[in-house]
Amino acid sequence: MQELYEQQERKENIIVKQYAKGQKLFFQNEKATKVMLIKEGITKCFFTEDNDKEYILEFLGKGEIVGEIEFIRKIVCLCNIEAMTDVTVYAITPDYFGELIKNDLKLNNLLLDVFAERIINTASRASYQQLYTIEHSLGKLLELQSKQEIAMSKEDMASYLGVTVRSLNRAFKSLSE
Amino acid sequence: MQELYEQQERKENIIVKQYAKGQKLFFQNEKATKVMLIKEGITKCFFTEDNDKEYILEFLGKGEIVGEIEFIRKIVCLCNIEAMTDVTVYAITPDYFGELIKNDLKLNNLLLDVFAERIINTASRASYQQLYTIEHSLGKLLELQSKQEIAMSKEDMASYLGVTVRSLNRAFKSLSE
DNA sequence: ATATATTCGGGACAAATGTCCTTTTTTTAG
DNA sequence: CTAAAAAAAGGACATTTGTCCCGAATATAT
Repeated sequence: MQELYEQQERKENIIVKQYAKGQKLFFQNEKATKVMLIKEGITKCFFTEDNDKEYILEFLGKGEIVGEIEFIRKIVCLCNIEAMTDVTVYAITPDYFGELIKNDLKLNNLLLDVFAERIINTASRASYQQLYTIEHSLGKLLELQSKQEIAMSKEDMASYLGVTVRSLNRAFKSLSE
Repeated sequence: MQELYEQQERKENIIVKQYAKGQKLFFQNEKATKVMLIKEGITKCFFTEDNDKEYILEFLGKGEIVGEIEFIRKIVCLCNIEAMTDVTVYAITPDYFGELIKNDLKLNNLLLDVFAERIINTASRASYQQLYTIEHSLGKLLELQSKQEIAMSKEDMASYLGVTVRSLNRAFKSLSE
C-alpha cells in the first residue's frame, strides 16, 4: 500500500507531514481536511465522550490509513488521532483520494480488506469487553502489547479497556495472584 | 443495491432462499458457504462468548448484506445470524461474489460505504456502552427501536446492551422515575 | 542533600451490575 | 376456558467497578 502511494508522489496531491509526540492529527468533531497514510510512528485513535471520559479504539501504526471513513461518509472526525511517538504521514487531498476511489480497483480491494479487518476487531472487542470482566480483557491487551511494541501509560491502558485506573490496578493485582 | 442483483439473476450464481423465524442463516465459527443479501425480513447478528453470554452486534434488514466480511477475510463466521422474522435472501456463490468484487467498481464503492457506516456504528457504540451507564445506552436503544420497527424481547434488548435482564429492568425503572 | 512537586498505588466507602430465585403476568396448547 | 409453559418483574445478597482521597515512591529543583 505504501508503495502504491510513494510511486504516485511528486504531484501536490500528496505531501509528507510531521507530527511531534503528543500532537493531534485529527480532532474529534472537526472537519478533516486530508486523508492520511502513516509512514512512521504510532498513533492512538480515541473518543472523548460528553462526560469527559476517553475510550481508545485502536492503535494505528506504519502503513495504516486514517481519515478515510470520514471522507467516504462525508462526516466530521469520528474521534481524535494523536501521535504517541513522533509521526510522519503522507497527507492526501480529498479530491485526489476521491479520484483514486472512483477509479482504482486495486485500492478499493485493499480498503475493503482493511475495513473488514477493523470491523472484526472492533466488533469482537466490543462483545468481549461487555461480556467479560476487566481481568480477562486486560489479558488480551497484554498480548496485543507484546505483539506490537507499544509503550503505553496506565492511563492509556485504562482508556483502552474503558475503565478507571483504579480498576485497572485491581485487575493487575488479581492477575498476579 | 438490490436492483444491481435482481438484474443479474437467472444464472445459478444467485438463488433465493427462505428462512423461518428463529432459523439461523450463519453459525458462528462454521464456514460460510454463501454471501447473502437480505430481500425481506429482519435478522439479528450476535456473538456467543465462551461463557455462554450473548452480545447482539446489530440488526440487519432489507437491503443489507451478510457474510461478505467472512468472504473477504477468508475466515469462519464471526457471529451468528438468526432470523427474527421470516426472512428471504439472495444467496450468492463465493466464486461469483469474488468476481464481482474484482471487477465491479460500483459494487466496491457501495461496499466501502456500507463498511464505513458499520465501523462508525460499532465503534461509537463500543465507546458509549463502556463509558456510560446502562440507563444512557438504553435511551439510545429505544431511539433506534422506534426508528426501525423492530419488535424485540427483553432478552434481546439486554444482549444488545451487553447486560443482564435484571439490570435492564432496573434501568427501565429508573428511566420512568 | 533537602525540600517541593508529581506520579502511583491502594484503602474506604458508594454506586452499579450480576446471580439466584420467587412471584406475577402473559402466551400457548388442548 | 383451563392447564401448562414462557416471559417478565423484582427482592435479597454478592461481586465488580467507580469515586474520593491519602500516604508512599519517584522525580525535579535549589
